[in-house]
Amino acid sequence: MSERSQETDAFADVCNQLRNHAYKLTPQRQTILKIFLEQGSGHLSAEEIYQLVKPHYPDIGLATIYRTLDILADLGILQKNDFGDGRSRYEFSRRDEHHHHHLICLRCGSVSEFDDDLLESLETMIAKRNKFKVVDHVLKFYGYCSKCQEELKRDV
Amino acid sequence: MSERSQETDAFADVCNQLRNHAYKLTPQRQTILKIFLEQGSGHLSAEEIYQLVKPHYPDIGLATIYRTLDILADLGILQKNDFGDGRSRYEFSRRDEHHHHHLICLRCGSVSEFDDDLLESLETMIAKRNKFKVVDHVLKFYGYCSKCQEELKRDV
DNA sequence: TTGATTGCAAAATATTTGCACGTCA
DNA sequence: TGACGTGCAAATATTTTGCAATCAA
Repeated sequence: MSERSQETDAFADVCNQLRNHAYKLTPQRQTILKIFLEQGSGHLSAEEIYQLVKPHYPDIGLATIYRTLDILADLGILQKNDFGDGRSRYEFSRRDEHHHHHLICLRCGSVSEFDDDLLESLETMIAKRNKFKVVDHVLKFYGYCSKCQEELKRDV
Repeated sequence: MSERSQETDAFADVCNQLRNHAYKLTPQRQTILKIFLEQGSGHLSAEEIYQLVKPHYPDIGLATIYRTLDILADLGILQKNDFGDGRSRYEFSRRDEHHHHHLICLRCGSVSEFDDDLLESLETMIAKRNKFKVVDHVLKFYGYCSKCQEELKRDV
């Protein structure tokens, strides 16, 4: 199966999810979705999505972007992240994907991803010890990416 | 040693840290610090701190609160947290304390804490595998606290 | 047809900044 | 004394909301 048809499948899949929840399938929502599918693994802010959508749909309003992102995040189609730069950042979260987390570079601000499996045992333990029912977790590592480590070595 | 003198020690300690970094020890800064020492383990927002400080120092401005919190967080005296409610929340971080993380209740918004030690091996692995130099990490579990679990059982 | 959705503008919220004045060291 | 710190008000930045018009189902 080609990459293209995988994308198409994901698109159809999300459209169905919207319909199942009685949300209407407006061209604005479709355009926003396509942006995420094209971007692959970006961490986009509302403003960035707005700029990317505008060429395809010039009349769209920023409020629609926010409202759509809210819905898609509620449905679990997008993951809403906070990387500490004062705005929320969204990424497409494929259903079959492992839960992944982020490595955030304190120097250049780049965000990369890593998978976790090891966290699950910790999660179980926490739940028992604190009588807390865990439904989600967020793990972020702050530090320096390899590129910045090189540059710091060179400059200082 | 009494609780009172422990507090006093911590206060003197922070004052020294400020002096060492050539920051002036203004009454505003001292008042803000005392609030944190009195609060113990609260997760306070700038606005909340403002309200708590005002009775002790009525003329203080909100901007001073923000500026002071910035400095104290930079020095590692306070920990700046984001619990997803749209404002930053600060807590006093005692130097000898284990790194701790948060359990955030999705129903009532309460935040409790837990210690981690197990995360360190994961951190080492991540660093090796991704050539990323980790200097800090944040781990948050979202779910339902025991009180809300009870109430959900009863109501639904 | 009709309730959901949209664009726009205004509002709300949190935080930052410019500046004249005050004060800690 | 003099650089640092402060209060105030205004500016920013992000996100939310009210509303009349529009559109998907």
